[in-house]
Amino acid sequence: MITYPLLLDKFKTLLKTNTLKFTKQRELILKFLYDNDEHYTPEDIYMLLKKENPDINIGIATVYRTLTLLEDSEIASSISFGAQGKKYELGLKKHHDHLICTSCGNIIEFFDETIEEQQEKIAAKFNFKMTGHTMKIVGLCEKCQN
Amino acid sequence: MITYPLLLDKFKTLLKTNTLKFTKQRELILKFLYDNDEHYTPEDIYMLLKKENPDINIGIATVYRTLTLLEDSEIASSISFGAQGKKYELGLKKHHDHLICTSCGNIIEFFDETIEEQQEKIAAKFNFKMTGHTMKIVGLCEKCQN
DNA sequence: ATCGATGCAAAAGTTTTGCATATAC
DNA sequence: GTATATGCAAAACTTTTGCATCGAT
Repeated sequence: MITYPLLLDKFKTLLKTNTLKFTKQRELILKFLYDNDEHYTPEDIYMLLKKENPDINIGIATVYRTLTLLEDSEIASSISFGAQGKKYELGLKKHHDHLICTSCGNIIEFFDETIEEQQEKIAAKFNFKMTGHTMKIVGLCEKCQN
Repeated sequence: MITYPLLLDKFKTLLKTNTLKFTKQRELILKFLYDNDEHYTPEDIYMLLKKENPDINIGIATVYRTLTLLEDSEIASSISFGAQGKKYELGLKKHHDHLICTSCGNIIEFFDETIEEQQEKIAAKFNFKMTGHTMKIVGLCEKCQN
């Protein structure tokens, strides 16, 4: 896993390359995702950052804008939940997919080589230039089956 | 593939079992999904039904309510697009996954036995009681690669 | 000094809800 | 006749946008 200073460098370089500015808010969001290894909605991130940093001003719009930027730059990634919005996580870990418990909402990550290979084959079969893929398995986690 | 009369019977039985009523609006939505083998937003369905049936009154709320009912009953299924909402299709065809073109928005369906088997194995590995799964491969379709 | 970034509030878009009325049973 | 379903409009959410101001370069 990448260290935070390296990630920060990567981010700064990215910003510089695109004539974007390095701001306290952007760094806070990046650090939040780095430190918190779970899945958060923009609202979650906004509320938690506000609470943890009463001294810094931050608006929900900036959270949305930054998450979009991070996702476009492939530093963050998201899972969609229909009308319930998206949840974000740091996207630099090894690619993985998700098991989602419909009862407690817990998300388990997994990685499966066979599935990865098969996805490549399928994209090729349809002459599809794959830029990403997501797989969600939904059901009941061990705990919630009682 | 199931015939429409059989599907209609299935739906009527389902309604009866749950003390729900068979209404013209519910039938129209079911028939729409049966006849149109693509993926539609609730708004799409609402607009098209209104246009095709100027004589029948139908509200967007009923479309939402019915789609939720159909999905809960596993007659319809949906794909999530984050803030852009969900798209629905009849869920009784053979289970399949989706290739989604990020340029033209076109959706290609596919089925892959290897992936299906692998998903079962993964769920088992995590003692997860799988109730469903979705896989999306996003990228550029043949046409949009130019 | 410049130009992009921010916060705020308003707007836009999607989905849900309350309620009086209509309709299936 | 009773209970559920409907349409409408309002409300609730999530996300985006316009704009004056702030701040990084």
